[in-house]
Amino acid sequence: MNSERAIVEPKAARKQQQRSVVTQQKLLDAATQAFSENGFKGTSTRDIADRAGVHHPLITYHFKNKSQLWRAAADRIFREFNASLLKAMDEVSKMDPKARAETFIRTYVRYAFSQPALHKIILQESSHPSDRLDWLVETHLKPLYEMVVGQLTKLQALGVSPPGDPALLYNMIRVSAGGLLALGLEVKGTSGINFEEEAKRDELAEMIIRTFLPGDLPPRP
Amino acid sequence: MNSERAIVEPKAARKQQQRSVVTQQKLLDAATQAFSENGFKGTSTRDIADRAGVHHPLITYHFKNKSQLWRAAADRIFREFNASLLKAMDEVSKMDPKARAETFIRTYVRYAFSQPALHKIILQESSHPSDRLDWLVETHLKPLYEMVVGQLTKLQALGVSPPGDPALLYNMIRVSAGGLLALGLEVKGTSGINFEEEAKRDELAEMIIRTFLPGDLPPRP
DNA sequence: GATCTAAACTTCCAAAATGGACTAATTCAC
DNA sequence: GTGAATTAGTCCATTTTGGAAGTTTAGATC
Repeated sequence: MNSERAIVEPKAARKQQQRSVVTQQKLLDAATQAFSENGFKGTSTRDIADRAGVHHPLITYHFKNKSQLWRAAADRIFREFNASLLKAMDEVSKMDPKARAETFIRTYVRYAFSQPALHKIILQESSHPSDRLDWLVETHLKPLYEMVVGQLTKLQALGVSPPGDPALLYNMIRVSAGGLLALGLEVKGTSGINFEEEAKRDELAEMIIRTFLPGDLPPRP
Repeated sequence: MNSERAIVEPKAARKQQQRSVVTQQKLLDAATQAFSENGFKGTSTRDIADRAGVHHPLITYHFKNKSQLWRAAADRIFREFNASLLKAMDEVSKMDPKARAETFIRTYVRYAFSQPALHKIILQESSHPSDRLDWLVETHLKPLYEMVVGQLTKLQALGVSPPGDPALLYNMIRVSAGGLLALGLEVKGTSGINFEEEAKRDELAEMIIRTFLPGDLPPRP
């Protein structure tokens, strides 16, 4: 067995074809959409293939099975999200802590709206224990939390944010931003708020800032 | 036809049997649980019947079909929720607006924890348009919103709550309470917060109060 | 309390959907 | 051109679905 592998391996691996990349992207887009709407169990691979406009056995070919497709789709959207946040935070690294926090919140709101599937997937997967949730937490959610909670603690010490467990505060901010946008349909129906309007989203971001960062920075000594 | 009916109708309708009530309750409990975990599409009637420990054709017998069972389950849990809130608000009707709002928030948090399925169902159904979401909004969510938003506007006028669109504020409070508790699994994994501990839930309620009702009431003239 | 009958339940079935395997055809990189 | 990469087309074992048809249970009536 090993000797066979040794002979086969050195053969130059042929480069991935362009059309395969396109197919994979179409499948990832469709999967992200479908999983965010109906959850993992509620989504069939045929539905995903139909949305993507490809034959369903291609899912097996490109992603092995439904679970791996879910992971690939989630990984892509969460990677992009965390990268966007990191980039935005990097651009304001020289500013004071409160201004940085404001940028974080505005960026968070903006991305949460542009990729509603991301928070919908969190909501879907949090509904019961699963390997997917464990993976999501360890791979993407916890790192972001770790990155932010220290800053938040600092803001509390400066009297900008209300006192109390910073982890609670972080989660309240997070759901007020991403959660509300993910619930957009219900919020629209219940209270008439339409997050399709950019002004409403800006209003949300500013209200989050006003509510969770109400204090002013103390004067420099 | 009518004459036949006229003869048949007066025949005394036999009373519903006790065992049927039990079966229906078991099915409603199981359905609430299952739908909250896997959503409407992701839940099979057989899964519900298994959880309830009854044969699955009984779902057809008692509730006609999956949709009606969903509606019956949702209706029950949302009715109880709104009734609990109304009762709590009635008991403090003599108190001042801020104290009433605090009671509302504490009650909201307490119930949201005791019935996690309720908010999970909201999250599940908000993920895409459906008749179920429309019904939920019109029947249960909008009435509650209408009841509360006026009080909230008053609190803003009194300087207790931060200014801005009261509808936004209402939704932020709502997701900070019910949403966070529904996301309990994820919150626990990401930030270590355990809402199974009563102290943590109390802390959440108090932090919501501190954050969204930060001002004091103006002195009586 | 025996009997009758509607209510409640059980057993079964056929159509459809599901995740996935397997082979043949085609397209494209080399 | 050639052969690996990719796609198309079929197939299968399970699960899910709604419902038909028959059986048991318990309330009503006498």
